[in-house]
Amino acid sequence: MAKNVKAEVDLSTEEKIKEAARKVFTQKGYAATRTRDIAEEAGLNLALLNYYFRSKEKLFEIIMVEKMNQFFGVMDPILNNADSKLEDKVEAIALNYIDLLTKNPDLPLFVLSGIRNGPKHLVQIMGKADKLIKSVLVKQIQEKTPGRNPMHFLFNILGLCVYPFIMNPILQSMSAMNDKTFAQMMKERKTLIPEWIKAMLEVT
Amino acid sequence: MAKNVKAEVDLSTEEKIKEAARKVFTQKGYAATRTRDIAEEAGLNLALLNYYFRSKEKLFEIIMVEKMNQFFGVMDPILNNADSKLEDKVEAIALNYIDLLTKNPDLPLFVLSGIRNGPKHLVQIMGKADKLIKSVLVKQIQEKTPGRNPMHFLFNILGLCVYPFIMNPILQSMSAMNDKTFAQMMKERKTLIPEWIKAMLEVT
DNA sequence: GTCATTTTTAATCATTTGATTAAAATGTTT
DNA sequence: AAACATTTTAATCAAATGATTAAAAATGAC
Repeated sequence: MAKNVKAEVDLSTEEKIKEAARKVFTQKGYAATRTRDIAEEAGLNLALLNYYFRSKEKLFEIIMVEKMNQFFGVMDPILNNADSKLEDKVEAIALNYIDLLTKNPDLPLFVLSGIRNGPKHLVQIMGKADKLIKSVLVKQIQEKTPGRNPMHFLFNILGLCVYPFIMNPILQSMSAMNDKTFAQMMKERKTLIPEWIKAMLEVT
Repeated sequence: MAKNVKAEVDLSTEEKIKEAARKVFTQKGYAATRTRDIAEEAGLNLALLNYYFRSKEKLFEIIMVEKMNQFFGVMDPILNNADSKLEDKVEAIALNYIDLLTKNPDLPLFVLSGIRNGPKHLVQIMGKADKLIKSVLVKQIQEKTPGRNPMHFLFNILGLCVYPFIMNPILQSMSAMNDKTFAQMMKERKTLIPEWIKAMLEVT
């Protein structure tokens, strides 16, 4: 029973590992991460990884599911709000996404490339698709742009919010951008993107 | 001299390796790729990789530079055309990018995540930044949206073109999209994106 | 305090992986 | 064909890496 008690009072060791795994995995990806990196980052013995989690793969899957929910979960509370208008939803999405990514710049690349590298994990996320497709948001998009695949809109809002964060590291390495101006631009985009999207929705 | 003669008449072995490396590296990334994968894909002996290229790292750098030029080079012929209007440039960029990415769906993720994983390679690309910043295109953007960082525009056009390709694999695995409709959407986007960008440029 | 359970450590395995080497095969030059 | 250079192969190395094990230490129960 010591385990349970420990888990309540001090969730350290297990959580330390997860914390370290989050950091290293998101920074370097699955394949480039060595279990020793995680152990060192956590300041713990290597064998503890296999004691608490069965393998590198299992540990990765836990982190990946966490991160996918973080990444795709941004829209969840907004999707089915029947009271808010489309424009308000756009504003909320842009705000939430930019805030999230400002705090977790590595998130998009980790999640989006996690598919091709790391092992499968998909199952848990499958539900998300239906939830999205049948949402109030999608209905509102279809009212606004009938005859157009509403996924266009999804690509647009996510592209405008997320892509800069994916691009940023490269621009920095090319000295075409610095942290300060990037942060400033992202702040501006919180209000610009809703205006842009609004304008795009008026297009034929 | 046999090398030169061979290189002229039949650039097979060396080129076979590069071809295989292109395929495997872009599919799996640097860390997840084993030199044996490349050798097998090329149908060649493992030692030949180290004979023709010094190391996995060197080989990777060659492919990465190639791919970065491919990815960022799309805009090169358009950037400094003083005769074409901004709108025409946007149309050309959208067209070129979507065509390129349709043929090379793995390109964005490889290039954009190549920074964090693979070794450094940057130097060769540094010039690109200046070239872009001092381009006719950027001047035209600044005329159209004075007082706004022209990089916003860059993020927008690239985000709208590239992001769907980054997102696609995940959507497919969530059964939220299939190849056919994706291809159709990308075709639509060739004309939609220029219209959207035009509308966005009119925003305050 | 003693016992049983849980947690941690140090040492070690077995495999994988990038790289090398020496020799064989192939091609070129004279 | 003889001598030389290039290319290819098979075998092997050394280091890295994920995982395991057995013992020690810590913790909680009684």
